[in-house]
Amino acid sequence: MDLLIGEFNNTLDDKGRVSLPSRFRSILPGNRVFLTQGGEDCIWVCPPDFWKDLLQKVLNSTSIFKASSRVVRRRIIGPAQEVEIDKAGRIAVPQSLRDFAGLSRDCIVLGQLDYMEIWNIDRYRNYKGSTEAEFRISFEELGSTADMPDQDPKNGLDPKEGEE
Amino acid sequence: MDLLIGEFNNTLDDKGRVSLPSRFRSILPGNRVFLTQGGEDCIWVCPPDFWKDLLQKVLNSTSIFKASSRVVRRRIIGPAQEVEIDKAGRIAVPQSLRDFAGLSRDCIVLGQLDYMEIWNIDRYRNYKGSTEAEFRISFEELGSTADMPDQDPKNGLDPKEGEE
DNA sequence: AAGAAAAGTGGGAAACATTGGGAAAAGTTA
DNA sequence: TAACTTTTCCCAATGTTTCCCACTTTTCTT
Repeated sequence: MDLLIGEFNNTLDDKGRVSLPSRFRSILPGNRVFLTQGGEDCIWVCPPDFWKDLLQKVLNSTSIFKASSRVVRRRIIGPAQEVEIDKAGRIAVPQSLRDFAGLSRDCIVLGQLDYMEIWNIDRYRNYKGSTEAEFRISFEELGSTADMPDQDPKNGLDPKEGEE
Repeated sequence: MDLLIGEFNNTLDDKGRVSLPSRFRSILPGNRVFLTQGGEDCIWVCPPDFWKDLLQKVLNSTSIFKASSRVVRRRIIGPAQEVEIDKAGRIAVPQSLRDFAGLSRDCIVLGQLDYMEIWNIDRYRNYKGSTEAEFRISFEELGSTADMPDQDPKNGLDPKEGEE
């Protein structure tokens, strides 16, 4: 299952570089990713295909004639940069994006299935802390809008065999 | 019936490894599980199929364009990790999840039918203690919503075997 | 009850990941 | 053009994880 998951505590060095977790690297196609300002205070690190989709979605639903559209485009598309992953598995985060996300040294690299996020560790903790209550409510709601695997005992559990 | 049940008092060693109870291992398909931040302060240990269902459920009802969706994804999907069960039946719990659950040495591994939980033993006791009242109320309420096969003597009762 | 098997735990050594930093290359400024 | 800063490339040191084997305790069998 090739998905970007996991929370990694990496560091931005003096030259503005951050390691992408090696598990992520082994999943990424090629050695280029797109960075942009993400939701909240983080940087989104997008594999090319994901970036294309994101771009497409934004373009399809915005127009240069609308002020609100320009807001979105200037926030997501404008600040984006394509960067290369070096041989040690790091990317150099451009200054403008470092500023946006408040990156200094300790960072969190977070897998989000098909893209990644980079956070200043303090902002990340803050965010997690201040959204925990909201999470609990939303998670409860998930349980009522569809059937959880929870209540079906034979779900997925069979005696052994399934080696891979 | 092959269900994950039981409360086991295992230890996290210096390298961050915990034994999964052998009864659990014999039920799990394959030798990989997914770990993530669970409800409250524990780690959820999910067999692959259970994980897929959970993921599906979250993905189907969230979108990266919505802030509230990102809260849920960052709490459930982001921190998740796929780990392998080693030849001694242990899993290595990644640092980020150890931190989240406050795992140090004494842990509780808890069967939850189709998934497991790992708790810091003190937090577990605390949780059990502080939720006992709530349990009593909620359990009473079951009486009005769920029909028990109350009067059927041969239902599920075999005298033998206790946990540790 | 004794022996055998299974389960849980500990630890050494190799493999791997992350980080730091030197030196070359490229770009900027005066 | 020379001096300087920034970026890129590469190698090395450190720290962490993985793999494997062994010890101890518990459970099961005879």
